[in-house]
Amino acid sequence: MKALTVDVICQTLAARIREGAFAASGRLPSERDLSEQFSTTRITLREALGQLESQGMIYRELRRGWFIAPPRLAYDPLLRSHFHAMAEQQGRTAQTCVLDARTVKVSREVAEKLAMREGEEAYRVCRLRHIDNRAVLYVEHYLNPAYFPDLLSFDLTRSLTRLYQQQYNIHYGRVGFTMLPMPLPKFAAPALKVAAGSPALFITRINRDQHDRIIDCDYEYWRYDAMYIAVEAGEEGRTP
Amino acid sequence: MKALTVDVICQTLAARIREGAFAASGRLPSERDLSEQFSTTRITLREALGQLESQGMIYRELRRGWFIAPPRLAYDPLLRSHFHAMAEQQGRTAQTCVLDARTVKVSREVAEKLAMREGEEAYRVCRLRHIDNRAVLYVEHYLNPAYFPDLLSFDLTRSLTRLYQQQYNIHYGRVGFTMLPMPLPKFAAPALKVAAGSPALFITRINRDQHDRIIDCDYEYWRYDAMYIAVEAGEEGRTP
DNA sequence: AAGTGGTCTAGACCACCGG
DNA sequence: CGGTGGTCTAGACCACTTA
Repeated sequence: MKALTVDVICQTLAARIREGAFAASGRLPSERDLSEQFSTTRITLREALGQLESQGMIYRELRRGWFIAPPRLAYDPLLRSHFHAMAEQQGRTAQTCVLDARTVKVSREVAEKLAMREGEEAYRVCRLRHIDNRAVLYVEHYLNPAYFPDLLSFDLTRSLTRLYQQQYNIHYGRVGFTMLPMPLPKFAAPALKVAAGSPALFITRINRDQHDRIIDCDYEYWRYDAMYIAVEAGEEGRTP
Repeated sequence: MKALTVDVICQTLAARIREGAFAASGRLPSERDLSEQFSTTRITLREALGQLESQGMIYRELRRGWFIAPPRLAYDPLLRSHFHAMAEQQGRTAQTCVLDARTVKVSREVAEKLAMREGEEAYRVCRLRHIDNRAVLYVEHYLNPAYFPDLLSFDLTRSLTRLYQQQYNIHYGRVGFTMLPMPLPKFAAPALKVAAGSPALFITRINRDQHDRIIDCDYEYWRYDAMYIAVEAGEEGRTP
C-alpha cells in the first residue's frame, strides 16, 4: 500500500495551508511551480488541487489561479433575515450588486411556483452577493407584481425583506425550499468567476406573506464551498 | 471557438443516455471502449465522464464501472417519516442493512449534540440504506440510552421512528439539521462503493421528543446525486 | 487470467489575464 | 507580452473485480 502521489501532495499542501503558508496573498503558487516542487506532472498536481477544492480548502477563479478558501457561512433558508445581517452576525462582510432588474414574462416553471399563469408579467431582480469580497451567490428573484407596485423604482441593493416591510407592509410567513447539488449553469458562472459546470448548490425558495399569499420565489446559485445549511425548525412535530 | 472534445463527448453521451441507449444493462461501456469510439485519450474521456457524473446523469462504483443514475429522491430532513415510506411514496423501493449496533463512549462532539458528557455511554447504530438496490446513504445514529433502555434487543432494520413510538412511547418533536457538501470520509466510502474523497452530502440532525428533550442525533452521508432536499416549513414566520 | 478503473508520466498547444 | 490555467495526446503500470 504505497502512498499515492496525489494524497501526499494533498496532505502536504493542506498542512502548509493550515500553518498559514499562503495566507499573506491568499493565493497559491502556479500549477507549474507546484508540480515542480512535488516532482510530478501538472495533471497529477491538478488532481490533488481538485481534491483540496472539493474539501473546500482552496478554490479557483477561472484562469486566474488558486486561492485559500475562507470559512463557510452558515445559512438558514427558513430565516428571512437580511443577507448583510446574517453575514455580520458571523463576523463577515457582505456586499450586494444588482446585475439586472426588470419586468419579464414568466416561464411555466416560475409561473407554477408563484401561482401565476405562464406569460404573465413579473419583476425579476438578478443580484450578485459577496462575502468578504468573494462572489459566492448569484440569485434571481421573481416577485408577483400584484403585491409590489413600482418595485423597480426603489434601491434594490438593499435588503428586499426590509423593502417589503417598509414600503409594502408585507412580512414573510411560510417558506418552502429545495436544495440540490448541481453543476453551475452557464448564465451564473461568469458572475461567480467560476467555470460553467463546476459543482454548485442550487436552492429555490417560495415565500409567502403574513396572509399566506405567495409573494415571491428565488433561484439561488451558491458556490458549494461558500456555505453550509443550518436549519433550526420550530414547533411542528409533524410525523405522518 | 472550437467545440471542446470533452463537451462533444458529454453531449453525445447525454443524448444517447436520454434515448435509453444503455438502459438495458444500466451500465456504460468501458472507458477504453468509449475513448476509442470518440478517438481520444482515456484522460479526456474520463474528464467527460466526470462532468456527466457531476450532473448526476451517471455514477460510478469503485473499480466496477459507470452506471446510469436513477432519479433523485426528494428528502425533507424536517419530516421524520420512515425511510421506507418516503421511498415508496415516490415509487421507489428502499432497503436497510444494519452494519453495526453497540454501546459506545461518545466523543465530545456527539456529547455536545446530545447534551451529554464526553465519555458517557450511548447507543450507536450504523446503517446502510439503499434505494432501488443502490447504496445511497450511510448513517450513524446516536441515541441517549436514558430514553431507550434495551434498545439493542430490537430489530433495528425497521424504522427507528416506529420503534420509538411502539416500544418507548416517544414521538419526534423539534428538529434541527445542518447540511454541507463535503468529500466522503474513508469510513463511509466502502459501504457506498465509492472512492473516499468523492463529493457527498453530509447531514446532521438533532431530534427532540414531544417533551423537547434531545433524544438522538445522526450523521448522514449521502451520495450527492441520490437526492435533493425539499423542505416545507410550517407556521413560523420568524423574521428577526 | 482477462479486463476494469485508478493512477501517473512527459510532453504539447491554446485562450485568456495581467503588467 | 509572458505567464497563467484549460485542454489534450499517447502511452504506461497497478490494484482490483469478474468470470
